[in-house]
Amino acid sequence: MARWEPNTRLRLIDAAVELFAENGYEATTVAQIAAHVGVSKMTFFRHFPDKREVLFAGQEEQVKMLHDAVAAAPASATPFETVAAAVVELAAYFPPERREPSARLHAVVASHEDLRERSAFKHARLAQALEQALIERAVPAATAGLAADLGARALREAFVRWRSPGYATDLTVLARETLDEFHEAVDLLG
Amino acid sequence: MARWEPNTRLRLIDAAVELFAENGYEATTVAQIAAHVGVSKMTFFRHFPDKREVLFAGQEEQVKMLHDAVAAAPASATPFETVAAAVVELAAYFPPERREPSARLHAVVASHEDLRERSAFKHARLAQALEQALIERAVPAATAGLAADLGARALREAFVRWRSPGYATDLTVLARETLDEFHEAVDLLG
DNA sequence: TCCTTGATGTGACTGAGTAACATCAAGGTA
DNA sequence: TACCTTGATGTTACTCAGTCACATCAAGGA
Repeated sequence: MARWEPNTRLRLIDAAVELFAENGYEATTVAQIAAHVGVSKMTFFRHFPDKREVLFAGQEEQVKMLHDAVAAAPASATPFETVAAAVVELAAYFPPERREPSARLHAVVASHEDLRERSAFKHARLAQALEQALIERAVPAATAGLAADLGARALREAFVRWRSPGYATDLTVLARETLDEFHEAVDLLG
Repeated sequence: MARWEPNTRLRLIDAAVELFAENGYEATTVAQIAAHVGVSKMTFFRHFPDKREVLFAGQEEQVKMLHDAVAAAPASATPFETVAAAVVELAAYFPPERREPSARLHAVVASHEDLRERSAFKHARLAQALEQALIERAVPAATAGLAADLGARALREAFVRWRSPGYATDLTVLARETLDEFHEAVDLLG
């Protein structure tokens, strides 16, 4: 089956990020992305359900990872500790080499409302995964929801800092910092 | 200017909810909604930026209301109290008469992924409004984020219960209950 | 040699969303 | 009365996302 170039999926992702960054998300058509990879429009839609999704490939793995990490926490761990461990574990999948590509990807996502909307949906999906996994650990629903929101928000803030100058380039360090900051902030709610 | 029937915008909203509920979101075209109101497709898009948005009209008012309510809280109020007051104030805009229409609307939104995505985006927008307003009150960023998430989540849960049998039909009562539940749950985070 | 499998291509189609330009009644102004 | 502006609408034509039915063609096994 070596009739076509391999890694079609990855090459489509790279081409999409490049073309979106260069010419803008709206101005780039799916047909252009496909042509850039030497493939037809149909093939694009066989790999991704829609045009936006090409920028969010791999999210489902992260969802599964978070869920499994929560499930694997020791029974003695508090909801916060459980979530924090899962978030840090996820952060470990983003070594410093991934910083620049991540930043480029984020710049594209931030450039268009449709993409920000999809991004918000994915963020909610991460929180939902944490919440569900906590509930399966018999954490009360309200606590599970709050802990999930805290974890997802801390993760997002860690990514923001990761992409900003003046912060550490190790995402796990930033994740721990933001988690601790939010943990302390809990006491200030009143 | 009485050449056309008045309240075109409201009639489009009603027609959309009705047709989506009857025939499904995908199966209903914008042209059908417009025709049902005796208007052209173009007119629909002059009132709503896209097909989904017809189900989320009025959200921006809620965003503004939350922001103003937070800003109007007494200086002595804690972040939780501030957010709770704003959420209850918003809940007051949904008297028992709005329960059935709200439930029908939610059923439509829940029926299609595109609409759930837009809904998640709108939810994030509410949380963002709370967060921003808290920050303008000099609440530390981390605390503001957590309080905003708590408030938005409590509001959502209150709506869920409102639409469920066996709960009060007064949304402000449910909002207070869920806010208190989440407030207590904060202590269980560990 | 035959057959299955899997990834791809082609062409035609629907429907969302946009743009340019026309219409036409209301209400004021000369 | 004649004229003009304004605002909401209609018409037509277009691009592009996304779908569908059907064809292709190499790899690899029976």
